[in-house]
Amino acid sequence: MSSKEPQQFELVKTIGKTFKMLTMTLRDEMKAKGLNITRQQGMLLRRLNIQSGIIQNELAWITERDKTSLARLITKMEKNGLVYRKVDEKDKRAKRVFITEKGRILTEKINKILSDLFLKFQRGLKENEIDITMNTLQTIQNNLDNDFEI
Amino acid sequence: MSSKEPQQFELVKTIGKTFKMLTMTLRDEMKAKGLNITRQQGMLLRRLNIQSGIIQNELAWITERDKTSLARLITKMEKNGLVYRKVDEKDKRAKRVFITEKGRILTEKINKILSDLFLKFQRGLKENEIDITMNTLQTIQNNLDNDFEI
DNA sequence: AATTTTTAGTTGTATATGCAACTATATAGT
DNA sequence: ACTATATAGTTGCATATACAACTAAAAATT
Repeated sequence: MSSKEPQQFELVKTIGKTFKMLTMTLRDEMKAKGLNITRQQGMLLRRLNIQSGIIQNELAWITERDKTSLARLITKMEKNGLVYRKVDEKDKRAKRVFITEKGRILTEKINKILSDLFLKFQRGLKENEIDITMNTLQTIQNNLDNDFEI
Repeated sequence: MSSKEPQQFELVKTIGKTFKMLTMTLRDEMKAKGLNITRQQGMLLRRLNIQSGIIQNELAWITERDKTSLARLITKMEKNGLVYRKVDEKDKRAKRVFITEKGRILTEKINKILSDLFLKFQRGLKENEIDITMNTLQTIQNNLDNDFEI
């Protein structure tokens, strides 16, 4: 009964499915190219390539993860020689995370894969359409944010 | 160095962030309303409310999950009295999953939350913008699908 | 009909994630 | 200066997820 859904449900579903397909494709591409790293670790590495030395908690905030989740990712990456931790001089509670040379090399491979992927993925899209889409998604984000501020 | 990203990266990031915000909001809303269920179980329950009696493997395919992942979700929901399994008469390998009365009642509460949420979340969006966004996301999905068919 | 292959589901192992509780250090308030 | 509070990070526990290997049943092949 009632297999008809209100129309606004569709947009949410589509966003979710698109995201899922993006992440699956990326995972498969990285595996196919022999990159022995997960998507999440890869994206984190990309961030550290730009902001090496960032404080762990800040990194969690920026990447919108729980600090425990981030800590465990970092631990795995550290064991893999992609990053290393260093206690902050001024604040001995805090740890800074640095990317290693191995990490930088891997990042470049990831970036290559992403570039190729993103070229394909926007085939047939007009700039105008992308702008409107970005804008729509931004509006949704703002709307969701406002819910919390009430 | 090079903190500048190609523009097409932005769209992907925005899709990802929007999705993340959607799921976080939904999780918080369900918790706030006292629904003792995860987002994933909730969405699965909604599907089962429409297609009660579906074969497990089919359900995994539709919801785009690995069959092991789905099986474990179902097991938890079964323990919680939201669904039950029944071996198919004709094909004794297969199991059909049915929603319980308790499951149906919970589904209605979830649907109420979703309706309220989706009304807020599309504030200020014109129908036209939503259409273009849906279309853009659909194109991206098609582009990603084609990658595999090569 | 007997064998092989495919399919549905489960179990083992691994990753990513978040909440609660904890430790240690830093900051604020008195 | 001492105490209370806040913050950075870790550990324990739980969920969701996927791949590989397995069992059992069905379908296909010979």
